[in-house]
Amino acid sequence: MKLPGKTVQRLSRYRRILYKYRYLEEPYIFSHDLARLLNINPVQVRRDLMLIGGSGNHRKGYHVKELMQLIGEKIDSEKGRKIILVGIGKLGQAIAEYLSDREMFQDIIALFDIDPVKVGKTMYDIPCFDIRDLSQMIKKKKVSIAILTVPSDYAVTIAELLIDSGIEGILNFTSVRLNTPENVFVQDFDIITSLEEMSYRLSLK
Amino acid sequence: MKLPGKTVQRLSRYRRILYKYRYLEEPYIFSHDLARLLNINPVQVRRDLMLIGGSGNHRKGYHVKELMQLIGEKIDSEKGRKIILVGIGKLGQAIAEYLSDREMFQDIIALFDIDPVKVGKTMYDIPCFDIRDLSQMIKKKKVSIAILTVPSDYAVTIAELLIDSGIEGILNFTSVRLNTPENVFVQDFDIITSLEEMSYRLSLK
DNA sequence: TTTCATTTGTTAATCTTTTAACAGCACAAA
DNA sequence: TTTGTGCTGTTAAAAGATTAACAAATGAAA
Repeated sequence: MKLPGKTVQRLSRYRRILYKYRYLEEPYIFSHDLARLLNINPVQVRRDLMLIGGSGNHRKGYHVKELMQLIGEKIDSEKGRKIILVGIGKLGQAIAEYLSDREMFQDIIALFDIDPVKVGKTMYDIPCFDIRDLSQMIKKKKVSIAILTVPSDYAVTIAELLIDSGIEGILNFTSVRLNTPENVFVQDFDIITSLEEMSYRLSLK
Repeated sequence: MKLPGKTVQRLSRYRRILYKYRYLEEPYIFSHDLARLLNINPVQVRRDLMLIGGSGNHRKGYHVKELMQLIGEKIDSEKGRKIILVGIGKLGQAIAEYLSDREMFQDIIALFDIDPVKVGKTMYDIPCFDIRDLSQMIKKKKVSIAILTVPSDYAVTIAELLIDSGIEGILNFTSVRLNTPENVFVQDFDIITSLEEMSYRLSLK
């Protein structure tokens, strides 16, 4: 049963909130608490939870741990997907640090760069390899997701390399739009567009 | 006339493509070219352009410069909005560099940090100030958008400071969800959720 | 000229997402 | 016990976004 994309996004966020609450004395949480913490509508929370077959107590709310468990069953893949990060400039480092820091749901297994100073080192507890080993690693370790943080000039070339090597999804932090086959998912992080959209929305007020 | 949010996002992206094409010999472009470059449907392009009253030639397509001009009229605010970047760690630096590099549509006027080594310097052509001057600057210069890249522990405090000082929109790169009043827009860049959503989509295949 | 292939512009249909509405349950307090 | 409050679970309605369908226009080629 396929969940709506927006619902999956929110489930991911619910889980992170629940995670913080997991050792609180009161093991229950109300839909309106989750809603308030995410600035959304409580009905939406209940609807999302209904879609994954969650159920709460009419007087106490939802059981925190039960709910975390259930969300995991619905949105996690059985054997966690492997992730690599390509391009360890400032942005890549920031992301590597952020992702290695937290108790994670997903696993970064390698960093890639061309800089010989970085290659061979371990940064933020993740080993860094030469980009020439990229293709082999993807195939051998069955890596499914790549986070792309190389300079714009390299974006297309590296993306093609990733795709040819069998990557299934790319989180694209470059300013270049990638042309990918249908079976490769791309998610763009586009700061310019975000700024322009926000600017537009502000001018409507 | 209010444009759909998704349309505004795409208009922003059309414009950046048109910008690259602006000096080409052939000053026209087809809807299916724009579509291909963005991995979307040509009908969608034409529909978006229809919404802003754009018109093309049935045989040659849309005039590149005319279209850029038109998009600007529809989505830019008259006097470009002022932007600041708060928190100049690795992520903040990466964004500052990225935004100062390109010929911009939006203007970053200042960086803010607490590190005395950074304060007073000019980084990527943008002056860096002490975070204690944040509130005053927002009020005095009528800053409308802040890009928030401080460490998670400071996110809530700094966000409150921004809001109290009258900021209208926040691009939130921290892992913390901000609770903001209705009239302050927040746009989250949530890498964990993006990874989890992508993982889910891949498992559907 | 006339025909033809191609593209725009627009309306309608479909699909997705959000919000409203409300019945029914659970516990607390009277 | 009974009443009342405040929550859940679900269906229905509304809003938002994408895609399909097709008439009308253009200019190139026959």
